[in-house]
Amino acid sequence: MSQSADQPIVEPSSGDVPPHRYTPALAQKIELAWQDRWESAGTFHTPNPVGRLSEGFEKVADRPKYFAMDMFPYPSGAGLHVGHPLGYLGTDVTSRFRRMDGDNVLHPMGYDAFGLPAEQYAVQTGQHPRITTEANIAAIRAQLRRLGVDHDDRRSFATIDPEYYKWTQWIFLQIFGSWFDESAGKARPIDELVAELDAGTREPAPGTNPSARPWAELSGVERRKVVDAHRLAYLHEAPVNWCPGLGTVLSNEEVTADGRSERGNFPVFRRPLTQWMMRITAYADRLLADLDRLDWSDSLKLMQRNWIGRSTGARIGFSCADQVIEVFTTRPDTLFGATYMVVAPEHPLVDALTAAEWPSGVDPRWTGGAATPAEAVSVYRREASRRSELERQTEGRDKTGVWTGATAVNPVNGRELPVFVADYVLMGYGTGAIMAVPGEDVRDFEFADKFGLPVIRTVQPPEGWDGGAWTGGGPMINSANDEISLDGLEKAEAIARITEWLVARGQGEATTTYKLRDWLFSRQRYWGEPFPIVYAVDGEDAGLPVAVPPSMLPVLLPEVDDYSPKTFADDDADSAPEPPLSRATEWTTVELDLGDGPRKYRRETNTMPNWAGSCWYYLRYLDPGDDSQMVDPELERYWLGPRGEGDVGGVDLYVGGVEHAVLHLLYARFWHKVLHDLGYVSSEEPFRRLVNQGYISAYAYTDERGFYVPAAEVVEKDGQFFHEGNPVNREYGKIGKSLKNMVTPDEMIGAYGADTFRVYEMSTGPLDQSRPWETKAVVGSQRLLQRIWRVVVDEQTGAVRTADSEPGEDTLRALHRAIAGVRDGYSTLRFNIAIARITELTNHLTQTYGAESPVPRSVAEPLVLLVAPLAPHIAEEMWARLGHDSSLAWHAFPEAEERWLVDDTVQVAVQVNGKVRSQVSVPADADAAALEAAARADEKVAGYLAGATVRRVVAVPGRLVNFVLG
RNA sequence: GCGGGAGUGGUGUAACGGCAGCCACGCCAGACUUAGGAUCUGGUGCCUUCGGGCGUGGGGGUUCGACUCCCCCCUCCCGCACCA
Repeated sequence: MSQSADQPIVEPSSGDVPPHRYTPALAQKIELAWQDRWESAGTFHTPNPVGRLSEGFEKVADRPKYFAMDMFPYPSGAGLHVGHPLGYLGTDVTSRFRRMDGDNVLHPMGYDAFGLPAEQYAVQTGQHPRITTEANIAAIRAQLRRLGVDHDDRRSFATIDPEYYKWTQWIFLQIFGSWFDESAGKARPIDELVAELDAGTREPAPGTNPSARPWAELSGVERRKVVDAHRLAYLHEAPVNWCPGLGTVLSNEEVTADGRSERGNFPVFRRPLTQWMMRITAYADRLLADLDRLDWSDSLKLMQRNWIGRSTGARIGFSCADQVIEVFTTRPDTLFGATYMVVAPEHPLVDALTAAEWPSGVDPRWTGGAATPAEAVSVYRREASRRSELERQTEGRDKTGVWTGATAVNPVNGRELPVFVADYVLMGYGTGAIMAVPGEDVRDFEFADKFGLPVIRTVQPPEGWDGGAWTGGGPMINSANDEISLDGLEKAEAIARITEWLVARGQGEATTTYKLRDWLFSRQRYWGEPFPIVYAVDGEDAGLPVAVPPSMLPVLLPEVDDYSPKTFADDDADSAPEPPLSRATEWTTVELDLGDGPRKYRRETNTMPNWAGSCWYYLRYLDPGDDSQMVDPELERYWLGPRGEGDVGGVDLYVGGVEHAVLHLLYARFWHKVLHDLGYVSSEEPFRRLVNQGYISAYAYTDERGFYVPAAEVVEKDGQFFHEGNPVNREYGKIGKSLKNMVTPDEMIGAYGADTFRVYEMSTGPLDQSRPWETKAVVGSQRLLQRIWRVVVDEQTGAVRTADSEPGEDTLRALHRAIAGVRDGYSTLRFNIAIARITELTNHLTQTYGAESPVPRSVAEPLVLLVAPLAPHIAEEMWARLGHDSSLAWHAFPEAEERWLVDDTVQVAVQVNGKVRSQVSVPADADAAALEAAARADEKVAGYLAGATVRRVVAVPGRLVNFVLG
């Protein structure tokens, strides 16, 4: 790292360098010229089969389609560093290769522009977030253009464009306007539900009709509420993640494991609030099952599987006074071992369960030192809600809890089970209540141990098990009553038998539960999509949500004076959200005629979360200017439709960071499935193939005091690192300002040109692999391009120096081997392989023809085409100088001829006892016997074989001979 | 703790179960040079008594043959984390 990153390479004076050498200065000139030409010629305009972007389609009608896409960037003010373009270049090389190889390629780019950083900047400066955001977009757009990417710029948009978020709102209305039909396993329009309820062919789903009176007897408002409770987008009062420091609520996915906000790292508290939710849980099974049909990495699929968290087991009801506590367990087989119960602090039955007073002789450990159960429970609940997850962690997993004073009954044996409140049971999973089986559950054992509760083993632990919960297998014990015995059974059989018994008695049922929760969809922010929802101000239906009709979209984000949500002290758990839009009083109150005459309405003042815009942007690329529909179904079928029976369809290559493994990718899949169910898209999944590009990290250096010093100023000497003469420590981490190791593509383009930068980034490893950035290694890519340039162009005159001569056979072999290897590298996203094969061919040509004799045109031209996807500007320039007057972007990619991939004679290794001892040259088609004969004839081999017994000979034609001696 | 991925020269990496290290950076030497962070050519895994020996995190196994397949262990990275 001795070379400074931001210090430009000193240009040698012109007298010393041949005038037409491929220098950084020449690269700049070539690149800017070709970027202008591509733009003015519309080289990368991709024709649609129909509609306003269909011009020129007849020329590509017979081509297969290929849709390559990047996760679009959030336009932050910092711009791009050298890590960002890795994925963009990966899709760019791929799309350029596929286009040359005969596909109709769609490679668009857009901007994910709603969100917190722009809003926070706006809060600080008072400048409208749109202004900063659009400036940032312009800056990144310029950076991308300078990299030479082949995006179809007519298809670019930002999620903040009203013409775009109009359709985000429209999709929200579709989701709001539908329900999940469990029997059909899919979403259907809500009108069909109403019709079925009216006709009496369907009953309201469980839990949607609190009055429990028949549909026919319900009032209009009651019916509205029943219907609203079915919707896929619904208002719900539930404990949410309230972040006072940000002044907004967050989805589960946005809260870190230690209970803080992913953005800003503020404490997050659980508190009940009425918020918009999306019923993603209805799709849990399909989201899970369809992972098997996707070409994604196993690790990514696993992350989604774990997030969905499906587990099968049983729901069991335990009587407790006049209540029933429902629990979920994956181990109903251990029911005989239940010795107490636990409900989560937020469990709705807690108050009803809590007894009036402690019985005499209550164990002091159970009371939390309180005089009454009510006091104990209330103190414990308050503490639990205030305790951040971080505190829970630092306190270890020490079990805490108090007894409610209540006792439930184990249905298998009538045993009395004290019911505790404890925060190791989470309201968000299962039913928020458990039966505790300390004999077979580690957590229950810890709690039982601390609170002096009995342990009953129901699975025989192995010999010598020294206590604690036994969670492994073994025969059941202690598990019999008058009606049923599980003793001696193994787990699976025991689960089946006890579940059957519970079902027969109406005390339980087999069930499946998920970790996945419904998606919290409200944010108390300014810089997001307004909801297309209003609430009547007066009348008996006041406060019920009403859809703004599609004809009134978009609901424009109003101008406000103050963009900030009301934020609170970090730890003010009792604060309540106040969205910025609630202060835009002229906007919030409207008079609308929504079918029953003009009425006064109040607008929804929450906005949608940042993920909304990124849930469907791939659909909008197909024609962002279509004002009449979200997406033309014919375009969707062409670009995303299934390729055949059983295919899920979707984007052919989607490249982005693994940080979106569960958030964006799960939400987008969910929306897509809803749109599929409602008939708007033919594909079942948005992203057929997904690749997570690796990260680029860089070295960073700290001085003796531990402060970071600018990495660019550090010099290496004999393996030690120094900054201004002082020794520094080397670390390895993220590129960025904080580690003072920022390197931008602009600096690299300035020093070497975009093509060199592209080749370097692609040469450091397969796309999905993380790698270190090393500025000093970039020069190697520059040299490669220089050598290729020299194959085609005379450095002294600038004239083409190829000849119409015939290449020799060894050159043809080198060429076709390179073609085959480069194709393989491009099609498997191992661009480093492609570059190595190009380098080999270039080295071969340099050595074969030297500086004097011209390289045959029939070899130089394919070489230029091979390089084109990686280094398109220099390739176009050479192509043009070779006399072609149209862009090579659409020229056919070279194909390897089989006959040049095989040699007439091959070098075959000869092993003796598995060790290579010699080489023999044999005809490529020599059989095993010929191979052996040739090997035996070899002098060195003969020496090894002399006087030894050959026990066995392994001869693999074309590969090797192995003599196994006795 | 559970789950996943990865360990190959000084560095980034490459090798259908078949000659380990392609290609590049760096380094060394040479050419051209007043000069070289330019360019070109050659060399470069380690050890060596120059015969050869040893080498893909460690240890076993399968095989004529293992970076590759199987078992155990170590290290690093990532994800989840009281999920009943």
